[in-house]
Amino acid sequence: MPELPEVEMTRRCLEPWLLQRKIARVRTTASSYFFATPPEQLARRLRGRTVQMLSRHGKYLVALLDDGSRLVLHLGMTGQLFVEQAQNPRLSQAASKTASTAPFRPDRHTHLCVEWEDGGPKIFFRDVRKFGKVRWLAPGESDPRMTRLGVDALQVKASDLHSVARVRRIPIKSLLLDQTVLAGVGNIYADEALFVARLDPRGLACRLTRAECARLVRALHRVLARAMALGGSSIRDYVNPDGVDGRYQTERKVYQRSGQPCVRCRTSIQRVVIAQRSTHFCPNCQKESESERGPRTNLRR
DNA sequence: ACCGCACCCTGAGCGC
DNA sequence: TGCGCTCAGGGTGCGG
Repeated sequence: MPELPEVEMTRRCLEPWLLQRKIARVRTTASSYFFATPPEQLARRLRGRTVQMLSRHGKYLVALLDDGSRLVLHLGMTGQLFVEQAQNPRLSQAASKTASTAPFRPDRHTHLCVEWEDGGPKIFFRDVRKFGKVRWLAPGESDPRMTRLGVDALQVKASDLHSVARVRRIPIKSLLLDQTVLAGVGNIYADEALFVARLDPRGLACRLTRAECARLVRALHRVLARAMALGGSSIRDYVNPDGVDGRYQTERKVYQRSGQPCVRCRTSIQRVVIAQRSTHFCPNCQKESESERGPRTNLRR
């Protein structure tokens, strides 16, 4: 599932293929949940436009067009955005074993195809489960979901996190996944960051001390930076727009490792469900917040 | 304020 | 081999 590192990698890979090129034609599949803007309207609005910038806000990608309108893309869980001439994206586990070098042909899951006037490599948006979204915004129009996004996970400071956390009586894991608090963090990196910060995902956000928030932010930055350096994680369907698998999954310490030994203490990694999401942690080295263990007894020196 | 659940969707993995 | 079932999972919206 694409989270901040995967979306940012996608942005960096894709941008050079988009900039200053005029859209000749947009092909889509039939109207569906995927199209927040109906496909016919989308095709009409995009024809003749030029992309001036591709930016990222949390897990959203935004293409700024020459008439001031914008194309908003969200990869959802299984979305793949890639260029035609790239190596073939992995279409499925089965396909990857056989036809991984064959040129890509749009299939029934390829919901968007952008063709350019200069005849350059096409851009494809493929999404098996259609949890992704594509929306066109008129100049000045805004998307309420994007407006409500919290501070980007790469930019967040310990003080930001602490001021939000202290008033929320929810598990820390839930707080990290809340896009209105922190934009870009998803299930994988939330679990990994909590492991690095040695914090129990079930602990209440309001119990986090300043020091713990600082530790968590450091862990988050470290984990996200490392993931980007390795080209993201290819846990399920992610491949970057050049068709290359990310390699971060080989560095996972807890995510989808339940039952396996903790890399620090060999305790069996546990899986619980928090906020309807599977959560993986080490019950031994991820401790609840200091302030949750009652008043400090440092009067006794 | 917070929780639980339904919904969107398809493929993987299971038991038979 | 193949059928039918269940489940996963990000984001959102709703009712409690």
